[in-house]
Amino acid sequence: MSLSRNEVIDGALKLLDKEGLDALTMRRLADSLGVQAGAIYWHFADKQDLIDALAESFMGGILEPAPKGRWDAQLAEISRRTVSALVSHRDAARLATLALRPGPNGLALSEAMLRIMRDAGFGKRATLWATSVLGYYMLGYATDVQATEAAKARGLKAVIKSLDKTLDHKQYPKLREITRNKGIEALISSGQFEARFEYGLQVILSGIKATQPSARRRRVSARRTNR
Amino acid sequence: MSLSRNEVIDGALKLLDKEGLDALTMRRLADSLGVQAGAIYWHFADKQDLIDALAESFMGGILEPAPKGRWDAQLAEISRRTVSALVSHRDAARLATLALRPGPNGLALSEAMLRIMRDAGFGKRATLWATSVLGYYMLGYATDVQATEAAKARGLKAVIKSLDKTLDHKQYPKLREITRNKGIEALISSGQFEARFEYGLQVILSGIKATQPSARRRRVSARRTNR
DNA sequence: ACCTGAACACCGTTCAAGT
DNA sequence: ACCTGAACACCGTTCAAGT
Repeated sequence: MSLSRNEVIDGALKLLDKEGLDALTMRRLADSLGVQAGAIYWHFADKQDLIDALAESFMGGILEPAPKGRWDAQLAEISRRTVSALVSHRDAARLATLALRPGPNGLALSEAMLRIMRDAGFGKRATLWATSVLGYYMLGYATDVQATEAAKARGLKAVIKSLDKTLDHKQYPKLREITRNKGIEALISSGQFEARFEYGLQVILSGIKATQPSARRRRVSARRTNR
Repeated sequence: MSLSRNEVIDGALKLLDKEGLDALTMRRLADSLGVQAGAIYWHFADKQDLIDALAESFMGGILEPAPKGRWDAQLAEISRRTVSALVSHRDAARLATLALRPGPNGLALSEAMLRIMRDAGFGKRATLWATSVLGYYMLGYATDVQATEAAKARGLKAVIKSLDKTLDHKQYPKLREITRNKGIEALISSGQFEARFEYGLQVILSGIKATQPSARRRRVSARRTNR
């Protein structure tokens, strides 16, 4: 029975979760599927193609069920879903960073966020730029979370030790102050991932509001003015 | 005359600017320095060590001259300098993403941003989380800019063509609307990098203000309460 | 249509041995 | 102290040849 594109993706996801992104090589993936490395090239143009497909798979189902409420509540909901989709697969955020060509799921996600803001009366530039800021935040946050997880897996001690030594030099009082209670770990992870993510989300969403205070008033004329 | 650590870094920066991150291999770097690959391992523990050193070199001098003004003006200035330091070397943002251990310059940068917010009366949590949001934005933005530059260098046509074909399916009206005037290029780059960066900066800074409205009032008691 | 076998042109890293 | 030479254990990719 022959391999399908989806079986390769499934195998890649399993390998990713078990061994991490660095272990996701064409050869090891082929091994885990019981084929030769060259076989994968029948289903994927190259490794980039596979990475794009994996990133695309992370974005599946994020828009269902359709988010409800005001524009900011909808964007918040989509952001939460996206981040939790990313952090549910090992190294997924780093992998998403490597993706180049968006697929239907990724495009639908962009489309949805743009639509939400346009429908709320925001201009084209503000809409594009604001959704970008949100996108940077999601990726940055998820990458941060998973970098911490990876550091933990590899033994956080070594990282802590070398960093602690540097910080002992008393040149960084605020860094020390903030990491004082729980130790350096607070600097790296700071725990409370949910509260932290919500904080940034509120910062950005309320910032978008503050920067475009007339958005709601322009809702009606949005179609006509179109700027 | 023997090689120094700084000469290796200089050579790596030159190679990076000329050929890009993918060409920055230990072997090609050694070649460009007129030595064998193994020689680099006398000066750097491994490639990660070199990458950390390069990222660290990008962060040099960013705090000079010391930024003036209110806390938000100071953070804005530091952010601008950081991003312009990143985009001034080819693929620097992507490389910074690969860095694991911060050096003195990177730590000083964090320290400075923390200090600015603490001195303005923000709590420890808000300070740490808000500077993180700014950090994600700087990196995300710089990465975006340089991804566009890389796409241009490799010939934007192919990317545009395949993307345009996908978008023609009429499932993405808002994506099309926003990219309609200047074509798909607007989606990828959207030009006006400075205005775009300033927009996001204002979103985040005004969001920080809105999320912590009592910050200024708490300035005096900041030392005592310390939360 | 789908995969194997084997090769090609690379990698990062190590380490005895040289100077 | 600093580097060479050469090896080791990998990579991604290609492609004739098989079935």
